[in-house]
Amino acid sequence: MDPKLEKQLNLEFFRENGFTRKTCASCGANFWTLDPSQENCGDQPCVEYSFIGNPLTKKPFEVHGMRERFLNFFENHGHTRLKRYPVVARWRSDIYLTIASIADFQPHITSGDVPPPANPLTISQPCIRLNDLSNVGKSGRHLTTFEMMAHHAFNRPDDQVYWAEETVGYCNNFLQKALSIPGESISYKEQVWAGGGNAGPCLEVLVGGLELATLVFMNMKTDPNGQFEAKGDRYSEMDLRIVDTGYGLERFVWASQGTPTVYDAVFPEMIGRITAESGIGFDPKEEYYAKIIGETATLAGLMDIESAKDITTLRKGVVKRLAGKGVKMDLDELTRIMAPIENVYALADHSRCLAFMLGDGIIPSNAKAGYLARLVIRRSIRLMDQLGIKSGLDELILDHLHSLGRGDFPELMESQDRIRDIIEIETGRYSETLSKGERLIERTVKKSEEITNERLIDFYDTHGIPPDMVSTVAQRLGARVAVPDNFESMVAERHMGEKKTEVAKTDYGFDLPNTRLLYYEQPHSREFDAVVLWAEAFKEGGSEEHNARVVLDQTLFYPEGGGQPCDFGVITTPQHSLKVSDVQKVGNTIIHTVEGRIKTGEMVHGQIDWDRRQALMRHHTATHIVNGAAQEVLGRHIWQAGSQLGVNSARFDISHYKRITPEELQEIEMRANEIALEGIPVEKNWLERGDAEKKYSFRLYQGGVPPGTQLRVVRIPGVDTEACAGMHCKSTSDVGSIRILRTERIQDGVERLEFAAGLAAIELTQQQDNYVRGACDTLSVTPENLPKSVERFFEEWKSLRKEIEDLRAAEGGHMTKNLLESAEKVKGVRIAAGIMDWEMPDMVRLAATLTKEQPKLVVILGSGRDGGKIVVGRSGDVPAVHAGEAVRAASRVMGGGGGGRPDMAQGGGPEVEKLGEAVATAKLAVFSMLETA
RNA sequence: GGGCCGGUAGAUCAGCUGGAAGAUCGCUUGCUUUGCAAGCAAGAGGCCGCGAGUUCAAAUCUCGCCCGGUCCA
Repeated sequence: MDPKLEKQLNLEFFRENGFTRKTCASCGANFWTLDPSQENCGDQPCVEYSFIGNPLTKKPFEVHGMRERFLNFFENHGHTRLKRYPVVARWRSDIYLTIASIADFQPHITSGDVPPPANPLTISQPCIRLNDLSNVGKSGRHLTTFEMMAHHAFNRPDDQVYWAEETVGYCNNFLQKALSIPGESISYKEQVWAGGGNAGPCLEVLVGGLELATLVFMNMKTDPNGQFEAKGDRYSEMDLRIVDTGYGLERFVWASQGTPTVYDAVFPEMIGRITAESGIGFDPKEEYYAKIIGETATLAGLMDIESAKDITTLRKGVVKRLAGKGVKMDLDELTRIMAPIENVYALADHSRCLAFMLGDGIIPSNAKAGYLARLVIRRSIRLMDQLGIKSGLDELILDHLHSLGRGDFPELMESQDRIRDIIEIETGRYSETLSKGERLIERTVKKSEEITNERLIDFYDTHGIPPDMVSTVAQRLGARVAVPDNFESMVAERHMGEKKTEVAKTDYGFDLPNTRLLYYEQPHSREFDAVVLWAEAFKEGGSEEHNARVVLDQTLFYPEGGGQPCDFGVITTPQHSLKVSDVQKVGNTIIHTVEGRIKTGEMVHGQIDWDRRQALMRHHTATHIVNGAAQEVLGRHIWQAGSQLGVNSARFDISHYKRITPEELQEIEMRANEIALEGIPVEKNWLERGDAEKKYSFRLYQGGVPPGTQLRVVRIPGVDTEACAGMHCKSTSDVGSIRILRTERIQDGVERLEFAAGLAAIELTQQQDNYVRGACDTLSVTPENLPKSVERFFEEWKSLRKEIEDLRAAEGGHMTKNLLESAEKVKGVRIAAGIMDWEMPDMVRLAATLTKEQPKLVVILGSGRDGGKIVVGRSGDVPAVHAGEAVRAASRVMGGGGGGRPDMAQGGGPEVEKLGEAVATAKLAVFSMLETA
């Protein structure tokens, strides 16, 4: 550890309160303790848990009580309590799930661009981490969902709140005074924390062998030339110093109860329910079982469990430990007890995770956050199958939802019906996948009998079939399958070669003066005067057509952003009129790209392409209207998942767990047009971010989270409210009509609506009219009869096609006679040749029928349809003749080629006029083959 | 966002080194049987997802699109 960082952890607080700094005899880390005789740092794996069966606090706490104790403590010490953020990190583009309390404030608050909602603040933030998914249930301490309790302070150079001394003071008081944990059992271990481009020294708070909290003093940012070194990277100091703490609520509860695992402490009712329904035949709360589970958790605490091999090592260790404590048990018996109970724990955890995920509005999908939800759903269903639980997964989730919603998170309750719906759909989909998988395994086993590792990975990676299922099904069919221990890493390896694309950033390389944004002040003005503050210098010899970037003191030109393309138009200098071809926003500066020469200091006149702007505004306002209409029709789980405006149409992606039916689509379209007709004024206001969030919740952030302390809120009362920087109409009626073109499924759980508004909608309708009229003209029917007529024509076409086939067969019958009569005989073989006007398949059919029925026969048929065609077939008893060879020779005559099997071949060529010659050539070829045989 | 797989009869799938569109179940009709289950026989049912390209010839090869599945971040 960098000595400069170590120094920052050498706190007055420790010295004044009798702490000694020691070095761990086991791992060498430095730590602070009140117990001078302590040798080890107090962390895993240097010491083992001491609290199981021996609670840290006198009084056991439940989740609610512990959370309140914490938040109250910090409220009483000057912190403002914040409501939790959703577990879906909608305000982040780099992560899908909220993985820590600090994630709530990244990136804009931690970067200093936006002031914190309160300072200092305290929060208990539900977090979801799926990185240790396979450990959940087995380790006794891993959870997919946990609450990170925290107190944060954001220190600016001009506004210092508190730093390390106070932080440790608060923490220590909370532990010793609020929870009455004896001081001697608390250790503070010195560490370095780094992540997401920031770093800082930190203290791990260890009690009873368990890491209960981490106190991070985030004061550095990545900098290749920085003077600090942390975890192999260089960092330098930042202006903003952030106290980032994290207290594991569930761990506190666990330690206060001293139960065998964290699960027993956090959701005992759910464990009770699952145990009862699963019929595993014993109660894990009984002393005998509790002891075994506790020993397992204790030992698991000392190691990382990553593969099936680790589990075996763990079990063997537990057998030994139990023996040491007088409990005799072999490996098999231990596995028989632990395997099902681990599944119970995992299921109890996963269903709680889903209560948060689905309650906060994640829609299962094959991509992004939705995929993570599906992953957990499928794991849960598999666990339920293994445990033999009959009730639906939704019931377990709703159980959690009710107990969470009753007390601490009432907002979760709204989603009950949707969760039932989603789980039903997902369960059906999964069983569909599995039964498809089963058939696939059966087919594979039938074919090859051996299931290689390669196949096994393929089954999982391509078809989603878990390896244990492959082996079950395969064994039933008598094939042997070995699932390798490192299966999961083998799957991971397959994905190694995939690379990510990175977006390049443009570097303007100069200090940008701010631009006054006239388009907000006068959203309906089309012309303006301005001064050129900066214009890109011309290169020597640059032509007049050279594109130059220009910054004005003020502008009406709207830059590209938030899915809205930029304005076009003209900037007129005293000398020239220059087309504006691109407008971008960088910081608070608008950069125009003009086609031509412009000078700094010039007075210019700007004029925007109003038709374009108006079309874009209509589509933008229409997007908000359609969003509102979709939420009304489909439900409140609808979130914008992206949008792109255009002049002629716009597209708008929404989260939804089912395909949108044509009826729903028409309802949305109708509702959107009603809203337009109502002529609701579109309000645009700048609000303090915190106020806006309080007033309109995270629903504001439909299109991502904009930076800045002030938010521009675009509100259509009763319809939709969003943080949006774009240009909008004055009233919904200015949008004109809205036509939804179509829906498209971008990915599972995301539907794309494509629509047109204003004149574009009319143009679109007219274009569709043209399509219909064209079709109607061809068929000479009226539009209302079009569907019926098309169907009739199609049916007729099909039956005619059949009729022709039948006729050909009949015609072939008549032709047979002539063909056979005119046949020439060579060495006892009849050679029948003829020219007709048939399609290739019909000729093939005739040739096949004849040669099958008649012995000693060669049939040569020619046709002039679509170029010259030729078919040669022969009976099975004329092996000397190779039909393919004959056809090849004949079709070469017509400038083409051909081939086929020895008994049946076809070919042709473009030169139809040589058809007769070709047939003659085929005949000759057959003759010579018979002669030489 | 990326990788992989698939779309053929009502269902499940074969055919895919280019060369006659198939199997099983289901359906219809007939026979057998006291009835059912079943058995036997005959038959109906296919723009081989859509569009382009290569070719004498495409379900099959190439490209684009649409639809579905699945894994990963």
